[in-house]
Amino acid sequence: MPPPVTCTPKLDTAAIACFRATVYEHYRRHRRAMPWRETDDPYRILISEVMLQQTQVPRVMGKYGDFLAEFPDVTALAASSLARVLKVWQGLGYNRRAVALHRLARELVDRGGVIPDDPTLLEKLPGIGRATACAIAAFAFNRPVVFIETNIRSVFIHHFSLERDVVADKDLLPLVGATLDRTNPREWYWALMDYGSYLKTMVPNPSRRSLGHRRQSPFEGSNRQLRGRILRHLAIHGSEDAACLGSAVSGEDTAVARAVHELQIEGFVTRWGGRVVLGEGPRA
DNA sequence: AATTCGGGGGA
DNA sequence: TCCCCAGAATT
Repeated sequence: MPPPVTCTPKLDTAAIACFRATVYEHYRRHRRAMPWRETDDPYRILISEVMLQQTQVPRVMGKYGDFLAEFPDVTALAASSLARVLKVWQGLGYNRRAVALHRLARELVDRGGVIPDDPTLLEKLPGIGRATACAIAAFAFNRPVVFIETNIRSVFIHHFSLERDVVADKDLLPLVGATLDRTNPREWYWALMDYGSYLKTMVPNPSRRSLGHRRQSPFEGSNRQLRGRILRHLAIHGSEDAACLGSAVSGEDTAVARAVHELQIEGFVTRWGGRVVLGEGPRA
């Protein structure tokens, strides 16, 4: 058991080889099978990466096929109504991802429907941040990008025994770059993520030692929960009389009215007469 | 730098 | 109960 490291190590070639062997050996034996690993269609990989934001793999597995059956390509997604996208999205959580994805599809189609392979360009798209942009670049285009998400973070903190509360992502990135298998970034990042996911089942979540780690506020009784209920109700009924929505979702009228107003500003719903309508509502 | 945003399953 | 998940956008 080596002593804890309090500053990020410099890696020699032997340490890099050892690390890669550990990661690839786990991958050889315990790689996870996922439908988005069976395709090189950038659209399908983009959809998977957005769905996987803060969402566990098994949950995405249950929705991925349904979503692609409805929206098989970027043109179909752009042509759909937002209401339909929100309905299919129901249950995945973080519904604003569905709004962003719908906008993204329409922006791309306006530019010819081509998904860029450059992370800098990908990051300009709605709902695509640094991690998702790089993941798409790696998995769809096999580009040797250097990035961090929660599984990758866990692997480096654990393997190099980095000490609590001193590990920032900016200090981890050089390690990610130094160890990256540039001959096959796609496979390497699959392996890295599978190993990180596995580690969390064996030891307390190493990412908890990260400088940026925060615990999230309770969901029960939260505004998030109320928003979720409203959108679920509208996904089922399509629209609802504004005066009836409070009782329909069993929430306080003032809180519901405030939440609906926020949802309207954020582009989830439209007011139409006295009704709240899911999506863009009737076109003028 | 700190918050908000969903929903569910596992320990 | 507590945990956090292939994070992004806003303040």
